[in-house]
Amino acid sequence: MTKTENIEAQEKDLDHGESLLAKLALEAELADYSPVKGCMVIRPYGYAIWEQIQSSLDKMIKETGHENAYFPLLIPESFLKKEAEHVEGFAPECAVVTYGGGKELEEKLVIRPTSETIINHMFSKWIHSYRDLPLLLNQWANIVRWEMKTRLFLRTTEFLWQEGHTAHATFEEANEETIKMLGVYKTLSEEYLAVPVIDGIKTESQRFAGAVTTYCIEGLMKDGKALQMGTSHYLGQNFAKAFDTKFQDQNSQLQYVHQTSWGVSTRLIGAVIMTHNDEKGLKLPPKIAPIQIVIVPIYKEAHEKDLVLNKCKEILRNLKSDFRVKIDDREQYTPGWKFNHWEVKGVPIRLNLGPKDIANNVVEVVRRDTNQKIKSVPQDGLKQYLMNLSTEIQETLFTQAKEFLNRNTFTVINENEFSTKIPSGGFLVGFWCENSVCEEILKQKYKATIRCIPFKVPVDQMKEEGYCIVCNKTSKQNVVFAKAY
RNA sequence: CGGGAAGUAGCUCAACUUGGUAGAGCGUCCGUUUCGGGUGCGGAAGGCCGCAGGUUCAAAUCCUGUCUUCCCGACCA
Repeated sequence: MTKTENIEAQEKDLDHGESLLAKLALEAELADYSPVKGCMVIRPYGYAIWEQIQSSLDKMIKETGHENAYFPLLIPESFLKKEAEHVEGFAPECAVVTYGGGKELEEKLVIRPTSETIINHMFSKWIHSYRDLPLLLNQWANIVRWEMKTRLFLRTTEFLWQEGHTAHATFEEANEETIKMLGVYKTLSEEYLAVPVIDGIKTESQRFAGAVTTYCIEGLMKDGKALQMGTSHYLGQNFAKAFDTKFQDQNSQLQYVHQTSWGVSTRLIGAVIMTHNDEKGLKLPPKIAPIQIVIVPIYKEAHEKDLVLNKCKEILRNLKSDFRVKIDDREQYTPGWKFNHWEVKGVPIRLNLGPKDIANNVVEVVRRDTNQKIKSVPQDGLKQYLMNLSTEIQETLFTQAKEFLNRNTFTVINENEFSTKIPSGGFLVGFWCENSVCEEILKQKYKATIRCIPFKVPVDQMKEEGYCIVCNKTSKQNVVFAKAY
């Protein structure tokens, strides 16, 4: 076994995946534990990553015609109960406020696990005519879902997310919206986070409580486990019927609206951590890195200090308009220490600048994605050089992750093959008879689930028809199985 | 929520078995030396031993409860 394979084998060890995540997140100062179980503090560097993701996504959400709004944290308990499947799905994970103002409340208030109910309540007030449609809203919010088992960023009791909620006149329009927003998520994940995903449809058992169809994007983490990174739901008229959200169409007929909801959360940060890292620490994609370039000044003598720092500042001024760039001019740390520090934090590009470089009118450039050190990059044209490099790093991180995903996506033709492959992780693609019993068997026996019915089967040369890997019935349905977070 | 482990200085841990007022390394601070991959040396500061009870003349140490974290299982973005 070569060294690389060995590392990958270790990384794929499912037992180590979790502690690796915590180690990376804590060491890079992204987050810290709170005194309350399952809650975490997002530290400034971690929050800055979230802000980058937020601003990119917020822009895309607005470009697709949505407006931001804010709905309250507390929801009357009765609202949750209006949609049968919804209450059944969420009741176990709801936190409920029973006291306020020093006395027991007449009606308990649920801390939102998601906002479909309160939003429908308002929609039913706001929507009267087809002229009010489509109604396209989004909110950035925190939500609470009580969790048994928690993991930094991947599963916490409280987390930050964005939830889009839309109402449309027709199924076609709503369904189109659902797929469009899933596409936005895919773009965000692949082009910004550099995390490749498989997009598809959830099976009935994995569907959002209250939805007609749930679409999702699924990523594959370095430890071989799948991660649901975003979902987009076609809600049909389920909530509209529960909340009486109706409109008059062009023919003066009263109709229930067709709705969608879609969300991604701070879990995306977990996905980045678990996709881009090495033994040194994080590797942040340039597009979401809070600091894209760090400049480390190197000097010995006092007279060199001014020379070097002035040159660093000059370079900073030059780069500032196009990069999030910082000079680490702290005196108490040596350059070597700083190199390690910024590698742990995943800064994509580092510039080392000392007297020798200044004499030769060059800088030393170190890229985090490959750890490659490029000596003697001319200072003339540096900005353009770094813009190209930044693009290249973004692409390389994606390519590395994509190759990992491809390398760990296998076809399986029967349960025996499934059972030998599933322990080492990865996506397994095989036929499924569409019976939830077979799905449940795999879950019980192997703790693996159907991640999705992919839009596009992620392996080449897959047959059109085969046999369900569990019951052996003829099937035309290829699905993606995996152990998941 | 069941099974296992852990919680002592900012961090990693020792001391606990056999109760007697707490120790190392790293980090921090001061000085000096260094600075192109976690500098070297000298000095100093820093702890209600997770929290709450109990046993005892005396508790980090024994007992009970509780909270948090980690690992393994049942539910979930």
